Amino acid sequence: MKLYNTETHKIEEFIPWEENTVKMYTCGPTVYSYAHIGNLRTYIMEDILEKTLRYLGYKVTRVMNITDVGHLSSDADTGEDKMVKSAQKEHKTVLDIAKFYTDAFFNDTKKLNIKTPDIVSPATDNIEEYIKIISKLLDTGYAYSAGGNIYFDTSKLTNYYRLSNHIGEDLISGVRDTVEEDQNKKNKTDFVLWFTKSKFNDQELKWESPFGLGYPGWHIECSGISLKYLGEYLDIHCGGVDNIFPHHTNEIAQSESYLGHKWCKYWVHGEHLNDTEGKMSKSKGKTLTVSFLEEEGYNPLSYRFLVLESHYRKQLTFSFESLKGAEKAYKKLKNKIVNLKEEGTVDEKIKEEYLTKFKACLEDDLNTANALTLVYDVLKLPTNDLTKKSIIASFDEVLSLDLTKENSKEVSESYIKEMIEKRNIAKQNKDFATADAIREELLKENIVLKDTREGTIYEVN
RNA sequence: GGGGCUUUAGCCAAGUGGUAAGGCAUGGGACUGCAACUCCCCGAGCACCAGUUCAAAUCUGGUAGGCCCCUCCA
Repeated sequence: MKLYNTETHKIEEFIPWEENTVKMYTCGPTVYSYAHIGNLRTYIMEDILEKTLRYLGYKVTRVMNITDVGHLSSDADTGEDKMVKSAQKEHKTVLDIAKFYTDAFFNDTKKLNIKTPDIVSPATDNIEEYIKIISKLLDTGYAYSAGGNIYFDTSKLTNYYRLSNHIGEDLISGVRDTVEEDQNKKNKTDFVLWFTKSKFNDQELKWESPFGLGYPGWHIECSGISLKYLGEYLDIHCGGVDNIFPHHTNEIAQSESYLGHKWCKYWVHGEHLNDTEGKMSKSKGKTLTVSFLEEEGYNPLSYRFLVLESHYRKQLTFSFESLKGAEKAYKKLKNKIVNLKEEGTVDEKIKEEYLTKFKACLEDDLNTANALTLVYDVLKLPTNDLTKKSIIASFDEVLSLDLTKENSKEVSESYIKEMIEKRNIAKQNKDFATADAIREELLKENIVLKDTREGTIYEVN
């Protein structure tokens, strides 16, 4: 398959380190508040990538971290820890906060049919791994101690910027005025591996280490967890584009300095979901969450549909107009598929042909928009319903839109039949008020009546 | 100040040199007690300018707009 690799800045043929095996690491959430739908866009992309690889026959192991410590609001030794801040605000312990928002996160991903990675590991579970890496980096001179903290020395590397294509001299330190410069650093891009400074006394979680009582920096956790669970050779590392610099840049720096050889082959980044004002952000105040979409009456899968309609490397501007369009399109599409009859035998030749086309779309740097269009093409095929359904069910292993799954209804089949019968009698008697009342009644239970030439049928909305 | 991305009908979009997929919405029609559903029909020449080419939405240069990154973020 072909994938865009941020590191080489071009689309490449995907060839894993080991044949037919993929080791995949995806940066997880910092669990200090709810994920917004922009965050979730990246997880949808990663889900599609993982499922595509499996669909193509690769053996995939996917790992994701949960950031529950060390993520400061700045990369200098200033700034508040996001977790601590949130805990103080809600009068809870850091671990309570982490548990609460981790659960909320997986609740959201479940609603979006995002598969939970094979291994999910919180940053706080892997402290010994970070200590091991930092110790070696100190021994080999890639790290230094200053002002009580351990820093990575970025001047030891010749191609530190290769991921982002930045030019060191052109970087403006503190382009955001909220960022303070850390005087302990030898170079402006150096970053903290381990904190011990007394000014972080309010940090709840601290661990003993050869460098003193303290806690790890943000970047080291992903390297540590990835190396621990996926070994020295990683195939794919994913995340949002905002992680390219500095997070992933720093991961490469510390991991490869530690290992002494190339670490990750492919870097895959998801573009942002913007709102009409620009980038969505947890720190900007308003947060569009999955629960909010539900409160507004939208099916979370309509959002997944919307995301799949566009390409993961293209910025997407969110609006309720486009979500509404996606919801409508999604419902119509699903209804058509669910109403396909289970008759005939599957035409394996046609099925094979379309599965091949489907794979070709995904192999083309995850062209989900074209993959979705194929669903429409299949519905128009001059073949029997069962074949169509069978093909689409296969597509849905990757798309995960519940395309062939009927909505469950709260009321019984016999009750609906009875109501339809009553309504038909009312209609015959020209008692349209009663007929409409029955229709309304059923609509409350999400049962939509449809009068066709063959009689009245219903759908579960 | 530096770097990158992007611009296709009302909206979401595909397209990577050979004459503009698909979906949603709108409008028209069939159906209907009304409606919904369903079915049929209908829309752009690809931000702009200048090049390259037999041929450009697709390549090159420039102009304009939008967005992002340069230590909060997916």
